[in-house]
Amino acid sequence: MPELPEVETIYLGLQKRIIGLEIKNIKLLQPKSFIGDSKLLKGKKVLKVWRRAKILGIDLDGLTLLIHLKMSGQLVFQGKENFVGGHPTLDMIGPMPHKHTRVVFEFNNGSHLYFNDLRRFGWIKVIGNSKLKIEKLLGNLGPEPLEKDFTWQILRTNLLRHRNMPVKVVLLDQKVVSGIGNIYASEACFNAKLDPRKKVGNLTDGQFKKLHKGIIKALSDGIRYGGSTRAHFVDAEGQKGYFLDYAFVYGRDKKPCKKCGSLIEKIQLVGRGTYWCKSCQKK
DNA sequence: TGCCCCCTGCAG
DNA sequence: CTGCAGGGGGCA
Repeated sequence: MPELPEVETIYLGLQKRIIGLEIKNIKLLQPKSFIGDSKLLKGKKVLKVWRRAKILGIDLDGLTLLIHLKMSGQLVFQGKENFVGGHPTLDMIGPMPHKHTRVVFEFNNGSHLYFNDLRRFGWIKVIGNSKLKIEKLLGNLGPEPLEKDFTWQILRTNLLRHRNMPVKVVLLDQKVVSGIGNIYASEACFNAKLDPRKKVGNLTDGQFKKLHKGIIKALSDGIRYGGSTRAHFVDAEGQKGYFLDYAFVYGRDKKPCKKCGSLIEKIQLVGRGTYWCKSCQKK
């Protein structure tokens, strides 16, 4: 599910909640979702939370957890704060653990972090926290699109490794630029007024520049509105995100374009739904 | 580079 | 029932 804005939203929420807490116990309700020795985590304190691309990192003393939520993963924190008058405020997802809860972290102050994942594509990995090892695991990822060093020229160079493919398809390649998924790829093309089917090799420099801006706008808006909830996404507090209310094309099949009024179309590109406005977006 | 696979659930 | 859903790894 989550793309960069959703993972960023969870990261921001977790950071407020779990820094300094000590892991008292960990329960694996679905052993396949957890890679490594979970016993190593007992008694460890949470030092830092971070995000790289669509991956969340949690640094403990001497260890790091890497978490990928894939299509349907959720990481929800539940502490006293989520209860008002004895009732949980997590009505979006109901009481936990539940049917789709795969891993439960219990902290020393009685709070819990739940990893729910309906489709079971997601995972949590324990690794040693040597910088080298982490860099090796994350080393293939392309640039972070919201960092200053992500320039339109870098975007151009990386995209041009796939000159014969449709631009929207290449935006999904995590080695080209990291963190973009199916929602924000369509949105970025709309922002850039670019036909998602256009072959990368045929883009002009002007279009690479617009696409660079369009990517940053789509992802920043995603974060601003707390991410996109299509079906499963919730933040670390169990609340949904509202970006899709502000999206220009994603999920707006047959609805009027917010800029020009013509109907948004849905097509398939390499098997994935792609939304675009035929009159705003040109070759 | 393209296809299949990992899973479950829901809409048509 | 079929096809589709915020992802991506492994294989030819």
